[in-house]
Amino acid sequence: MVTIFEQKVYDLCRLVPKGKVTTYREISNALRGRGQIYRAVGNALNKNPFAPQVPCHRVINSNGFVGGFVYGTKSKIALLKKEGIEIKNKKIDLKKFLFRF
DNA sequence: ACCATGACGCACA
DNA sequence: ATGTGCGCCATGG
Repeated sequence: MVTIFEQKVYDLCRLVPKGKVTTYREISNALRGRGQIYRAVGNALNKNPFAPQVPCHRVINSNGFVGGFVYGTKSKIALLKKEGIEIKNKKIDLKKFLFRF
């Protein structure tokens, strides 16, 4: 089941350009303008009915850690690296690759 | 309608 | 700076 909320989340994920990443915090912030729904955001992505279709791998934690991934954190990191994102010790430089809406 | 869970974030010690 | 605990929203059973 795809709720409006999830749809919004997926849409935002799609907006993230290649080579950039976003955080749950940013998404939640861009979504409602507040920031307290990152839990729900993570949930929506976790369900991810569009798996590889939606570039949900570009969504990371606000602290810069990749976080989790259905196909495994490794795959997520690999994908991000493919996009030209530098990853250090499972972490990403938000300062450089963080995309803001 | 209620309880429990989750790919998180932040405050506090 | 590091570690622990609590809280938030939405969804599923």
